[in-house]
Amino acid sequence: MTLLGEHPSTLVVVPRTERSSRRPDGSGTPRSVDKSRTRRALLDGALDLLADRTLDNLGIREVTRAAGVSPAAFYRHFERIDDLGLVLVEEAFATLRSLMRDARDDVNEADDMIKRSVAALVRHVHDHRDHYRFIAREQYSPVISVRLAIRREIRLFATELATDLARLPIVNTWPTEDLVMLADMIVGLMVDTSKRLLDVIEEAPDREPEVIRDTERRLRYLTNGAVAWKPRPRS
Amino acid sequence: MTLLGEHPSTLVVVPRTERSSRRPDGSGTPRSVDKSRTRRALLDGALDLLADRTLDNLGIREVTRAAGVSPAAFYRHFERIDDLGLVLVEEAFATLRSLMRDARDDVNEADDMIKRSVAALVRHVHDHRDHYRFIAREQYSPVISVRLAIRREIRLFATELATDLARLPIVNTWPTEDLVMLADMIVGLMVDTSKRLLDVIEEAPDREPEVIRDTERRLRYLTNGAVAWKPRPRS
DNA sequence: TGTACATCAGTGAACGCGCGTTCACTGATGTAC
DNA sequence: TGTACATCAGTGAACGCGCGTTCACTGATGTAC
Repeated sequence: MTLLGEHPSTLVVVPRTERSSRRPDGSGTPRSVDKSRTRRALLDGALDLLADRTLDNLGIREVTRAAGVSPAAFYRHFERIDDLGLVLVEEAFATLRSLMRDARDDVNEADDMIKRSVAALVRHVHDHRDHYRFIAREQYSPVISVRLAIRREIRLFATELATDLARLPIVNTWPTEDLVMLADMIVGLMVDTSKRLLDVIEEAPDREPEVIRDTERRLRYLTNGAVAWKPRPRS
Repeated sequence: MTLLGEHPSTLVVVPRTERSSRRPDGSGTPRSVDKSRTRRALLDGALDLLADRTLDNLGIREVTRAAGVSPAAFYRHFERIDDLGLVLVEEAFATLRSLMRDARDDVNEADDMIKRSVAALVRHVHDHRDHYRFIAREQYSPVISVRLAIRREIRLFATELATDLARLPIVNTWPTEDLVMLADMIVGLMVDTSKRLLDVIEEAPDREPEVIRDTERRLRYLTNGAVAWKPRPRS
């Protein structure tokens, strides 16, 4: 993982001459397919490298090497490394959105909802570690465009959650401002949890259940808190 | 700030010949003083560079340049850049601890406590922006020693807060586990707030009061939540 | 269907540059007598 | 107090290296007729 030159060969792009082998109907692989395949290899190689590196510190030559392609090829796909980073942000949040859809299409009763939501998050973090780590690490990236993109996506995410919350008892009488506050806190907890999960997965897998239980309790604390909360009067 | 070679001249170490000017009593500057002065210049220069750079990506030559010293001089003080990073973590948390002391030596009544705590945090973030940004950015640093040090300090911080909370009404009957949970959530809110403050200070200073009000409300939500919470029975 | 030309993804060599690290050195401070 | 030697923080030159970027190129795919 961290040592030199041991990237999975699946990432390596087939040399051009092989790639252009004839298809059954006698025609070659369409140029656009070749191109997007290389693009994928660059993105995958970069995400892989970002497991123990910062976007700030990611080299074009490294990425092309991981993708099995010449350094100059990079410029056929991206102008700068930042642009590649932005695409990774998009892809990572597409993943996250699918988490939300999964969690939403299920539930009714409160406690069950908590357990199921946390379980869904845990599953997603496991399945998309690279994406979650990338987001966690770059949330305060010195690469401005990437930092802003992540922040915007998280804010959007909280807004969506707020509209979901608006359907639940008790909080459905709250003004928007209070709903957004609660949603923000829940999203904050989720972000925090995904970071703790990443740590635990890599360093002490046996403590994962502990993190899960703790997250459920915190989420319950937050939702219970709604009972004691006096929302601002609607303005 | 971000362009080349415009670091404040205060950071530049006086050349050796000047530095060793005789003291009133005729003796020279003690060697240890010279040494620790250079060390400071290296640390300050590094922290300054880290405003728009990652520790992962911080060059020894850059740091010595910012400190006004030759590249080789670095090795008289640190073995690797990571070691310098660890010292910065220590110093940043010394700052944070002083925040906590300030906030603690004040208070009694609940709502007042909330406002005063938040105000203390806001003041500290203003006064020590570099430290807070460094901590925020390196919390998920690929530099393992630094990441672990930050995490350890935050955990310690939460533990201290938990013992403080144990003196307040309602929660003083809770078992440790629940106290720690609440403390963790409060610390999480504080960390999150300091990040938001940094963003706001640099990008939209006029929105700072908004962040402050919002933080106070969240903190109130968390403390109010204690009323509705049924702690686990003591085991 | 076949031919001639245009397009363009990927190549590989070349460049100048700043990096980390090493080394023998210098000269002020520290110390032993 | 004075002298001779040891220490050691900082120097500056040197090294080999990998970087980002450019360029003319190649050869398969795409297109016009």
